[in-house]
Amino acid sequence: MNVSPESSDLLPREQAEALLAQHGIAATEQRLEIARLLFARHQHLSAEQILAQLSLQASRVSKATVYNTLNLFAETGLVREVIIDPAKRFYDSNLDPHHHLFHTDTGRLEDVPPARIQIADLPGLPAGTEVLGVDVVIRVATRKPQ
Amino acid sequence: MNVSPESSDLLPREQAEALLAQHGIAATEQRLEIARLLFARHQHLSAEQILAQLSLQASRVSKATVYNTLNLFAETGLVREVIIDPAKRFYDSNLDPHHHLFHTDTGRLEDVPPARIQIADLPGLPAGTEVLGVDVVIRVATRKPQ
DNA sequence: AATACGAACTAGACTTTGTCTAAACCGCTG
DNA sequence: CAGCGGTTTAGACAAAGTCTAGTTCGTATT
Ligand SMILES: [Mn+2]
Ligand SMILES: [Mn+2]
Ligand SMILES: [Zn+2]
Ligand SMILES: [Zn+2]
Repeated sequence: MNVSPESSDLLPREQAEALLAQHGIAATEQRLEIARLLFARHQHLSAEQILAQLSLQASRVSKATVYNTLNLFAETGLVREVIIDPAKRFYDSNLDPHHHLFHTDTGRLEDVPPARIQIADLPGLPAGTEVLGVDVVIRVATRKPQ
Repeated sequence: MNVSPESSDLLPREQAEALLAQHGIAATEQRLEIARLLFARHQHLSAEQILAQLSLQASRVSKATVYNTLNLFAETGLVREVIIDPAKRFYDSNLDPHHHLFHTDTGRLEDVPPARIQIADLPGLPAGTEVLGVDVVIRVATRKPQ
């Protein structure tokens, strides 16, 4: 289940409350727990990783609530859903515009500053459609020894 | 299961054989069936769509073989695997470099000519890594009536 | 303080995509 | 014709995510 052994600092509760408020999300104990964990730093976590981390702490949050909450966060733009790994969705706590570097052999996901990549001009979009986002993913692998 | 009611023309068998040969893949009846279907035109199909289409024709190809074959095609670069829809992988028969426009509400996936999007410069990559690909995805939705 | 009510949470069943295993099959070659 | 890789197959399995129906929670009203 691969719980990273990172520092377990959480975002202060007041800051988590502010984040939810800014996005019009009612604060609940479980939503705050998830926000405090996810926004502790810039990172990309899957639902299962969050579930596992919460279990490590004493925070009992059910699987259904973790999924519901992440969907809610994503809908309101509080987190960015990153579709890169075909097996699972990542939730990105970095809200600044940026792109991604994906190491296919390790599963590691890295942020790439947007300045280095220029989208020249988007194609003319069909009328009545709105752009939700432009995602750039650079897939890399460790070079095969030949 | 959503089998599109498109014309059921298949790629001529000889051309499918040539494609496999070019990529060092041994030709079998099942692999040819899949290639003839997928490369009939530029399109993006999921494994399940291919399985369903094959069933419509009299071609009995097992689920395991469809998945095995698509993985084989993807590894050898005969098809391009497109990770966009978190629920399933698409296999792209358009081998020319290009980007994608994804309609999140319909699931429709459209090609975008690469000329319109410029990648200015890639970040300095860690030594010993090779770029497998750079994918640009524009996610759009039908504008909500407000 | 007791009650009512909508929102949120939960356990667990369920669905879907994709992988794996073990047996059967197929085309060759010796 | 026996043997041998490589391929195909059915069906079991795994994992992510969704759904349902019942419970709990927070708050407002009496
Ligand atoms: Mn989700
Ligand atoms: Mn090629
Ligand atoms: Zn990111
Ligand atoms: Zn395409």
